[in-house]
Amino acid sequence: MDYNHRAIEAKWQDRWESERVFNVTEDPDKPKFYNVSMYPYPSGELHVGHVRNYTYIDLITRFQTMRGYNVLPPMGWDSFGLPAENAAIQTGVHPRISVENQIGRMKEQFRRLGAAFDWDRELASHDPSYYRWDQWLFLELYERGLAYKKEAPVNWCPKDHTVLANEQVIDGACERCGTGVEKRNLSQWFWKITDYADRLLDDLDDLTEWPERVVTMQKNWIGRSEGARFRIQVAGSEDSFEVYTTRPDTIFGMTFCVLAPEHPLVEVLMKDAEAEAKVRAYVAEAGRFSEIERMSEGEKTGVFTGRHAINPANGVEVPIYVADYVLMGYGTGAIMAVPGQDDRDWEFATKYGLDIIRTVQPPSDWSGKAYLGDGPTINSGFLDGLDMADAKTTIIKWLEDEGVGEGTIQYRLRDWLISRQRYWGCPIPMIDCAECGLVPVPRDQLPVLLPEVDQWQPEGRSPLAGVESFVNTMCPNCYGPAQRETDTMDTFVDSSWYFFRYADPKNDQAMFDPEKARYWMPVDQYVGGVEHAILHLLYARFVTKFLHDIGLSPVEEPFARLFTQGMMVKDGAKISKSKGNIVAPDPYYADYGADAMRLFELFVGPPTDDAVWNDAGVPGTKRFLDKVWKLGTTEMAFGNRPPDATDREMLSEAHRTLKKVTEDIEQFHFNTTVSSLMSLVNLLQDYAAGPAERETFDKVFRMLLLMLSPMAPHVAHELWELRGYGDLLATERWPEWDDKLVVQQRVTMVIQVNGKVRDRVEVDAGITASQAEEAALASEKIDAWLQGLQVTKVITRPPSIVNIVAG
RNA sequence: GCCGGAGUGACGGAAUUGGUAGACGUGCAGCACUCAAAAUGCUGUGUCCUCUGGGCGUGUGGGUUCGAGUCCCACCUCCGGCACCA
Repeated sequence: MDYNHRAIEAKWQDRWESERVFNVTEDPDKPKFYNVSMYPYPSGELHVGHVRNYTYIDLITRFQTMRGYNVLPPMGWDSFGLPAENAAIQTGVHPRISVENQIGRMKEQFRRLGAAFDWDRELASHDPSYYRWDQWLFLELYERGLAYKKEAPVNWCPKDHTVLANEQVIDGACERCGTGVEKRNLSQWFWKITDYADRLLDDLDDLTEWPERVVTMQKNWIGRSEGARFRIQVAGSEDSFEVYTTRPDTIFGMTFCVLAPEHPLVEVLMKDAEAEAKVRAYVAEAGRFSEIERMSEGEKTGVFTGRHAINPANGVEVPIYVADYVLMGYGTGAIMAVPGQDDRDWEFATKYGLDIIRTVQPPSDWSGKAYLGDGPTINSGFLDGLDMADAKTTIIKWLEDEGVGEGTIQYRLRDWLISRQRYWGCPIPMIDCAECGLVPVPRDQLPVLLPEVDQWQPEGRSPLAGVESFVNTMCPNCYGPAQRETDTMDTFVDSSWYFFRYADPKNDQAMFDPEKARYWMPVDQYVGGVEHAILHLLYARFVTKFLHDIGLSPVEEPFARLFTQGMMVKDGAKISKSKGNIVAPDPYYADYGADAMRLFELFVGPPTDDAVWNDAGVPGTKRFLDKVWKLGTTEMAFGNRPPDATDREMLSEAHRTLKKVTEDIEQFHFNTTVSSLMSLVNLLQDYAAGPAERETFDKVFRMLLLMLSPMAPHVAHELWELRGYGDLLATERWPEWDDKLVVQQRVTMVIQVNGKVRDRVEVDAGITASQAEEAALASEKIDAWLQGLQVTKVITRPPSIVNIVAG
């Protein structure tokens, strides 16, 4: 008989809530477990992809609670930013209203999932009591020189009408809408994450509980490279420019230099030069290209400036080119070109007929083109004969002695551009005064409230710039008239520290109490999508390090253990609102119940992998739960007899399952956890059909419910109560397995002849090697296979296998 | 191009990290119950053959080993990340 999931699920959701089972406070006597899932943006459409994520988190919460930890499972809302604003633009409803409605809807969906969250600690980033501390953080950074405003070529999305961070440009297109990104020169706020580049890189080695691939992605993103910087003199002038190279050892092979089109020296060099018109045209052309076109590796183009540079190593004069394959944003925006040892320089030199000098001896079978490998240095004066490493250290020392350059480390990471020309975000707490310049808003005037407006559509400048009551203010310094900064902050600012706020969500005196953070931090388990491997996780690490440096955070790394789950896929695409292939959980809650839904999400495949949504899945796991229900509620005729070997085997099976389930949960192998329980139930069903013994059945069923509790909590609770095992399953202790029972007494041993399975026999688990061999040779089937053969060797691995080698 | 990860039945996926390949589930087929269907239960389900038995089988080709899905070498395909970063 099927159980009434609607009534049961509602009943237990009420009880967990009214008895505040998952609301926690700091308890120094209990070990803590801080369990956080990446807070969602309130789209209003919780779908089966989200449900997968929150089922995992909920399973951990319930499991660790049963293991005796003081578990904090908070939940909040990433409610500022483009997704929420774009949704609001579509519907015409104010973002605040729509976001708050959607939060209500999603909370209800979480409730119906049976998700255990400590709702007392709920937070939302659009709440002034939250974003006030974004502003406070901004001021702390500003005062330490880590927030600065500067005019820079920035990524501009023409569709979303906003600037994007480097991290938000994917293949030259806007991360959100896919529109090609343009370059614009704008005055913008940056956070100086590059000051932390070395620490962000080095500390990755300590994150042993992070997926290796996320660590690798962050390493690549930070992109540390070692090389040298040195100054190059322009021939016949006082001007000079600096270049960066990872191959200073090839300096004698420099046959030309290249400046990026945006390099400030270009303007100086071409003044009154013969080539001025040509160079000017080229620079203008390069500026018109979008990021996509600029980055696509087409044929290289460039133009000779008519000027020459002097190689500091040997005084040779080489031509200076302007070419857009050199990027202003990396290194110094200028390079020494060594076509003999660099593919790009080779291509350029070949096209424009420039000299090529090899400074590293290629192998004899080298077919041509640039040689990037190691080898003895040639054509290089005092470096000749040295290998690459020695040549590098020698030339760097020489550059330093001569005072023209130095060994240096270069990062690919750029400073974090946080300004956004959008309405729905946290206002930047700065004031521009004609007399005093940029003045921070005094802390006692925080928060700078986001004004309520009717026009929030983006139009190229921040919508706030049109709100006079907001813009016009008084300078806190000289009390003269002044204007507020009208850009808002990147949403990733909000999400870079919210996990600290959960520890102390209502504090109106400070961002959070360091003592509370000391208890809860670091996050013991962080769960989210791999799409945040770079953006969010890097920013959160940066901000945590900063908060540590100013004495607020007890830790330098926020997330001790990270789990990145795969996406839920349907019709070949990630399930998402923008793809229009949303599968909502509600019909499944209604028809099969949250427990069946949860179980399918766990069972669908390895949590790290993408999983394909399958409509037949939830009915399947419901079938399993009905089986458990039937087993737990049907009156059975127990045999009136003492326990025997069959009962021992049943109990032994349960303990083996317990061991496997416990270990699988710890390792996030949830799919096999579910299949183990299914196997146990199948066996228990067979057992119950035979002359079952009451006490054994009860022991096993109790264990089954305890194990099922974190996965399908509602039905497990109901059966727990019905069978009179106790009151509230959620706070019961996770059982311990008995090692004596885990061991099997009788096992099947495989007998092979020349590596092929020829027979199987039942043997005692404690069998010795010689007994195993004896048993194998005693088999009639084996005897038949050995007819006419000479046994040369017998390999025994008791009690699992015996392999007889014969020829 | 560079750096990761993965290729196992009709499908999702298991396999003490070198020891029974295909657990568990879905689907499919047959049987039972039913007037019938659904639901439920039972049985079967990698492939081929001369079928109480046996051959072959984990992307391809080689290798190591008593024994390879698992280790080594070469290759193919797919997915993810980075990429004119000097």
